[in-house]
Parts: sequence; structure tokens; C-alpha cells
Amino acid sequence: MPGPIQSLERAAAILRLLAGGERRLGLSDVASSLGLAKGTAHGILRTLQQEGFVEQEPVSGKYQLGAELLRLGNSYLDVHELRARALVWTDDLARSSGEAAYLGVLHQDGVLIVHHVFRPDDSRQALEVGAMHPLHSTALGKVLSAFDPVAHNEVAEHERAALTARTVTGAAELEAVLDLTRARGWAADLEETWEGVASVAAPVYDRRRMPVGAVGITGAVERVCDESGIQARLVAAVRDCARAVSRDLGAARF
Amino acid sequence: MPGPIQSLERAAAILRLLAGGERRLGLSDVASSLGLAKGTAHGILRTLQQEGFVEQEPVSGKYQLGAELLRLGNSYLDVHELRARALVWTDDLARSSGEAAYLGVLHQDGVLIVHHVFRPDDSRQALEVGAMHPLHSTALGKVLSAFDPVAHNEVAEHERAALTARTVTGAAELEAVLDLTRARGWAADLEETWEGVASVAAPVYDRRRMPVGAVGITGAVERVCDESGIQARLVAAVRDCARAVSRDLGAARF
DNA sequence: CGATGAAGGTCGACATTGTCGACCGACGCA
DNA sequence: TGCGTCGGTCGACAATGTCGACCTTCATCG
Repeated sequence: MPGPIQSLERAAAILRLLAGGERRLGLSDVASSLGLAKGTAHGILRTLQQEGFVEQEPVSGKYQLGAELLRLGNSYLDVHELRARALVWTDDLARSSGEAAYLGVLHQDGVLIVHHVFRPDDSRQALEVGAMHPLHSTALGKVLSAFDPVAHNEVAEHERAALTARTVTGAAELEAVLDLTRARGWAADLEETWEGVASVAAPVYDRRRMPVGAVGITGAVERVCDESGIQARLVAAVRDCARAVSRDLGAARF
Repeated sequence: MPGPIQSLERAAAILRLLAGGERRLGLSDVASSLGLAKGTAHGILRTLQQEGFVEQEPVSGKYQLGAELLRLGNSYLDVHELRARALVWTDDLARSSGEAAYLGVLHQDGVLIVHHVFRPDDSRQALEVGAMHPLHSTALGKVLSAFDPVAHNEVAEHERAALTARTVTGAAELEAVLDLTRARGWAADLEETWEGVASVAAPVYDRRRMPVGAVGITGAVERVCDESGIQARLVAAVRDCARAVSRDLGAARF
């Protein structure tokens, strides 16, 4: 396999640096963070700016991400087949469950949210499309970790942060949770990611019966749970939705 | 000014090609569309794939945009100061007007939607963050064209498509509309972009009193208009919101 | 069923291209 | 007024990306 293109790798590293770090970075910050000569970093930044991938504050000269990324990210959603198929079903899921519905796919070491339907009753909710959620503590993440071998590797190799007192961080305990998930075909998150918030999710399969994503709902624990855990009707609604999307994608009947 | 980096320009062109064109493109399509040797195109695509900016369908080998773009686009929103300041005000605007509220900025030859609050009452609305709207026919676009010289150049130089029977396409007529917009400080779109849909928008200024974006509302023409055009209370609500955001950004009092 | 063409991908020689580090002017601070 | 740091430029050098021929695979078609 021939080598990758150096300047592109560096440009990608710069974009990630700008995305992850502080709000705005100066040229020298970028250069020293990545171990590049200032001239080199400047050339890359200048080109990225010209293409709209980064913007420069005219006063201070600091750099930040550019609008073209938002446009391209939106185009990604348009092309995404899983998302297109799931649109109508997740809408129904949110309506019937009364909670916010999510569609996520594996991306790097997390769950990338590619669709989000707001909870029907309420307003003032932040949109989370494009956000990343952890693999080891969310219902979506556990489903992917349980059914997708690549996700399983990721969750096994990465540090698992204790986000709340209930987060499962031990390798053996997590493995047991994933076994349970595989056995029953769905996963739950009972205040393991955010205090007071619970979620349920189930896997979506493509035409070759490979897991390609997960759908789920998230809501306040007192609405979503009863004395025995997640309410059975919500689990059923989520699983029905996952099956419906899978069928839309061409997976064989269950 | 030293030259831009060739491989980066080409990579950006490939991403735009994938974003704009058909759903998926093969290696040869990409190479011939951009006039590149197959080997060259392959090297760039391989690197972009490695970085997550494009994905390759394992069967068929065709390429499409990758998930990393969505993640970075989302990070762009996090960093965007105008958007951060506008979040709460546009929320209020949607609530008080009962219509969907939008925040847009100039990007290339269009309006890039960076925030969108759903209409409060109804569900089943498509999210439009990341979408591009035309400059010459939408209220947001007219506001930007009227107050931002760069946007004015763009709208003057580009072809203005007739999206509906009411779209203003002539240069002189558009200029008159923009003059009116400048004079009264807001713009309207009465079924000039979509049949049955009207919108109002007003400009947002930064601390140096430079126009940096526009806020507006959009809704069915029978709800938004009365016999004299856009309802006065809606115009007032939009202008109040724009002033509030501008004040938040540090613009002097009006 | 073998020929054919077009697909994605690889390879190695070449010289274009991006990189490096010294340098420049501007700004802010003491 | 001088120092330190900032963003940005310049030119030499060779590392780097590019090109076009070539390989394998697959679907098509005579």
C-alpha cells in the first residue's frame, strides 16, 4: 500500500485540533501543537481558509473551523442511506414513546448521532446531530459494542471514563453487560451517562445482516422507567423501530 | 503570496464533488471529472478515507462523504459565536411568533443556515441546519445582500433562478428591493422561494457594526401575512430579536 | 465460453511541490 | 525604547506527490 499524502494528513490533524481544542488557535499554537514549522502550518491554513474549511478572525489573526465543513457535513446526511430510511420510523418512535429518538452509527471510538427527533411535547431541546456519545455507557453505544466487532474492539481498547456513579467501567462487568445485550437484543443505560437520564436502544442491520447502527430513545429516568427498569412498552417500541428500519434496508425477516 | 497547496485544493474539490453530485462516485468518475490521473485521485481518496472524510462502499468500491465531516461541522457550530449568542433569542422568537426561526450567515453565494428552531406547535419538520438558501429570493438572503457588500457582489454576479412565479430575477428590480430593505431595516419573502411560504428577516451586527448574519422566521403565507403583507407584529418580533442578538455581540445601542 | 472493456488499484521514475528555518514588520508590554 | 511574541514571507533543497503504464477482477457480450 503506497503512503498516504502527508499534507492531507496534516491538514486533517489541524482541523481536528481546531475542532477539539479551544475556541480559536493562533498560527504558532497550531504549528507547535503538531510539531510543524510555522511556514508549513501557515501554508496549510491558508489553503484551508481559501477553501472555506477554516476561517480567520481578521483582528487577532486566530483561526477557527469554517462554514464549508457544516455544509459538507449536511451533505453527508443527505447521502446517508441508513438515515434516510430511518427518518420516518424514528419519527413514529418518538411519537409513540413520547421521548426523544436517536439514530447513531459507530465512528472512531464513539457513537456519532446522525438523526435526532425531539421529544414531542416539549421544546427547548438542543439538537445533537453530529455529536459523539461514548460507547461504553450509552444504550446506543452498548448495542454497537455488542453487535459490531469493530465497535467491540474500540470499547475494549479505550479508557472507559466513569461519567456517573453508575457507569460500568470494569472490562469484565462490561463484557457481561454486552453478553446480556446480545442475548436479549437490546441495551439500556440507567443513569450511566447522565444523572437522571435513561435510554434504551436496539441494533439496525443491513441487507447482509451486518449491524450498521442503532436506534434508541432517551428521557428522564422517572418517565422511562418503572420499578423493574425500563418500561416494557418502550423496549418493545424501540425494538419494533429497529426491526422496521432493518427491513427497509433489505435485511431478511426476523 | 505563496501558492496554495495543490493536493489540498484537489482534496477539497473531491469533497465538493462528492457533496454536490450524485450519491456515490467511482474512482474513475472522480478522476475524469477533475482531470486527474487515476493514481493521483486514488492517493487523495485513500488518505481522505483514512482520515474519515470519505467512506468507501466495500462492494462496488464507490466513494461517498464520511462521518468525520459531520462531526467537524458540528464542532463548527459549537465554536460559532454568533450562533451561541443567538440560541436563546431565536428560541424566544420562535415561541413568541409561533413560527420556525432561522439564523443564517453568508457562505459563498448563498445563505448557510447555522441555527433553526422548529415551529413550536407542530412536529414533523426537517432540520435545516447546514443547508444553503438562495441570496436573491429569501428574506435572510435579501437582508445579507442589502447590508453586506460581499453578499451584494455575490448576488449581483450570480444567475438568479426563478424559483416561483413571484421570484425577482431582474437586476434593477432586485436593486430596488435591496434599497427598500436598507431603508426600512428588514426584508420579506412572499412566496418568492417556495409556493405558499413567506418569511421575514433582519440583520445582526457585531461590535464594529458590521453585518455578520440575519435572523428570520418562515411560515405558511396564510399564517404569516395579513391583507397588507407580513403582519406588523411579526416584523417587530424579528427586528427585536435581531437587535437583541446584536447587542449580545457587543454592537452599540440602536 | 472466451474475448472484451471498464472497473479499482498498484508501481516506480521523475520533477514538481511542499517543507523547513531564517528572516521581516507589527503589535503589546514594561 | 527595547524586548518578546505574534502572523506572515522568502528562497533553497529534497522529500513529496504526481503521472501514466500496468495488473487483477468482474460483468458484459458476441
